[in-house]
Amino acid sequence: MYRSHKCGDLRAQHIGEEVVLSGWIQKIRDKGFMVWADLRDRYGITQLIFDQERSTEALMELSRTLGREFVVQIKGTVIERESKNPDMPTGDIEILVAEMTVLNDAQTPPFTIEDETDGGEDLRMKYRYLDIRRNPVKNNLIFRHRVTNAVRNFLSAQDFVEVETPYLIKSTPEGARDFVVPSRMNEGQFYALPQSPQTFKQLLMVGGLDKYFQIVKCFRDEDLRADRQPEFTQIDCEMSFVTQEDILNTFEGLTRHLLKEINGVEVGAFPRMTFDDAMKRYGNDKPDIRFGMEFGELNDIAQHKEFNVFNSAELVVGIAVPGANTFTRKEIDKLIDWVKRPQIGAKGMVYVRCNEDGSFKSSVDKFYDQADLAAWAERTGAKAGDLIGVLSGDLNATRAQMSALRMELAERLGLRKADEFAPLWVVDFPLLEWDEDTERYHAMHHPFTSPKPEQIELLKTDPGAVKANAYDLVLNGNEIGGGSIRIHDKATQAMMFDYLGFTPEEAKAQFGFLMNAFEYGAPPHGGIAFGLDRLVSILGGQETIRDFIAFPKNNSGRDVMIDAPAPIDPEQLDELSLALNLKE
RNA sequence: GGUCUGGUAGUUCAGUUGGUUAGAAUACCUGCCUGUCACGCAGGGGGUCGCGGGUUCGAGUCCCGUCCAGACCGCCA
Repeated sequence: MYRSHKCGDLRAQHIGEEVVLSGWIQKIRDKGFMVWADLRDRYGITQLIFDQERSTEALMELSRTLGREFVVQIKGTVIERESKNPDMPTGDIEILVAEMTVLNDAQTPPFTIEDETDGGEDLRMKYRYLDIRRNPVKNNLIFRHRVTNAVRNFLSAQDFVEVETPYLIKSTPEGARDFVVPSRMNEGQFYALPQSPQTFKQLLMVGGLDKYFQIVKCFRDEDLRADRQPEFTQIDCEMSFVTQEDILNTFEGLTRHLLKEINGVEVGAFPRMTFDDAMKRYGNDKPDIRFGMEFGELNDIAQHKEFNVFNSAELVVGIAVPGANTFTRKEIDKLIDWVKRPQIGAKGMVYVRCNEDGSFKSSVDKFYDQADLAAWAERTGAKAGDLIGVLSGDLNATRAQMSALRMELAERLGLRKADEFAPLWVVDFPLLEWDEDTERYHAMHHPFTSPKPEQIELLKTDPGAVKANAYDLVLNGNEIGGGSIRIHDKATQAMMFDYLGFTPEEAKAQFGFLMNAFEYGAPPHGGIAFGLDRLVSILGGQETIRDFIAFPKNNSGRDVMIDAPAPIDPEQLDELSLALNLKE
C-alpha cells in the first residue's frame, strides 16, 4: 500500500492516527535539531517532521539526503503542530515520520514548482510534465475536465448521443489547409485529418440518429496565434427536424448551464444581433458587449465641410471613450501612433475633448464649430469628461481599425473584466463572401450552409447580399461557437457547389457521398460547434488557451517537449513511396 | 510571407556614451541554527553574453547575416 491518505486530507481530527503518505518533496527546511519537509501530491501539502529527539539517527541522516521533487513514501503518526500555520488547510498537524522510503530521486528541476514560478514559457513547455505539477496548470486541466463533464451530462440528458467520427478522411479544397497522412497500402494517396467532422455529423442525421454530439479533435494547418492551435478540440453538435430557433435555444441552454455550474453566474436571455448590425455598431462580427463605446457614424454631419480627409471617406466613424479627456496630449499622440502601426493601418485619428463645462476642443477646430462637435458627441453618446476618437476611410478597413481601437482602449481602461460574462448571438451571416485573390465567392461559414429560403432567388442576381441561416455564439468578444441550418436536398447543394465554382464533376468527386445520401431521405437538420479550448479559457477567466491544454504546440507548431515534427527515416519514406523535394 | 519585441549564471533579469576582473535576486553546495512554513545567519561554486561575420586600440553594448522564442498582420470554409 503506497498510501492511506492523500496529502490534502489530514486535519486535527486525525491526530494520533498512523498514516502512510506518498508524494513529492516540495521543500526542505533543515533547522539542525529538526528537519521539516513539505510533501506534495495533487490534493495538497502535508508537513513531515524529523526530530533528533524523536527520530532515529538513520532517519535523520536520510532526511538530509532529500532533494526537491524526490518521490518518497512515509509512514508516521499524525501529531499536533507546536506552531500552527493558519494559511494552509493541513496547518494544524504534521507527520512525525517513523519510516521513509525514497521511491525515486530527482534532479533539481529547472524552475520552481510553485504557483508563481520563476520559469519562462519556453522552459515550462520543454518540461511540461513539471509544469503540470504546479497548481495553476494542474487546476486548469481539472477545470477543463469539469467543463467537458458538464457538457456531456447536459447533452446526454437531452438525448444527444456521442459518436466518434473518423480522423483519417479525405482532403477537400474548401477552407483551411489540411494536414495530410500518406497511405502505405494505397500508393500515392493521402488521408487528410478533419478540419471538423462536418459531413460525418450530417450523415449521422441522414442515419436517423437525431441528436449527435462529440468532443473531438480537429486539425488545421494554418499559422498559429496565442489563441489558436493546429490541433484543437470542438464540442461538435447536430440535430434533426430543427429550426434555427430550436438550435439557439438548446445551446443557449447549454451555455447558461455551464456558466451556472462552472462559474456560478446566472445570465438572462442572450441578446441577438444581426451580422450587419454588429458590423455597424462594433465593426466586428464578435463584439465584446461588456462595455459600451458603440460606433457613431458621422458621415452626414462631418462631411461636406472643409475637411477633405473626411469628405473623400466612405465611412467617418467615432467612439466615445469614457473618462478619457484626462489623457494628456502626449498620451493621445501615442494612441494616434498606435492606430497608425501597420497592424492597424489607420492614416491618423481625429479627436475631440469633451470638457466638463460642455465645450469641445478638437484636433480639427479649424473646420468644425462647437455645434458640429456637439452633434458628434450626441451621435457617439459622449458625455463631459469623455474623449471622442474618429477614424475615416474605406468602409470595411475603417470598421476593422475602429474595432481594434475600441478593444485596445477597453483593455487599457480595465473594461474587459474576466469575471463578467456577456454572451450574445450574432445571426443572419452572409452566405457568401467575395474573394479578391481567386475572384470568386467563398462560403462564409461552409458550403453546406443553407441560404435563407426566401432569398434563394436573390442568389441569381446579387449573391453577396444573400443571408444564411448561420449564427455565432459570442462571449466577451470571442467567437466560441458557430453553426448553421444545413442544406438537406441534392438540388440546393448542387446549386451551392456551382456558385462556389465547382464543376459538377468536381462536386461529385469531392462530396458525391453527401449528395448521394441526400437522395435517400435526408431530414432537415442543423447544428453548431463550440471551440472548447477557447470556451474553457474564457470561463476560467484567462486569455491564453495554451494554459488549458495539457501538451500544447508553440507558435511555430512545434511540440518542444517531444521535439515534433521531426524527419523520418529513408526506409519509412520508401515504404510510403514518398520522396522529399525540399525548398531552400 | 510580413512587422515588432526579446535571447547575459540552473532560473528571472540589470548591465549607462563602446572602456578595469560582467552584476543582483533566486536556485544549488558547505557550515551554523531548539518550532520552521518566502525560515534565518555565514561562506562557496556557477558565464561560449544564442550563433557566424564585420567596424574598432577595445564589442554584452555598434553594423550585417542567421537561429530560436513571443505578440501581431496575412492566413484560419
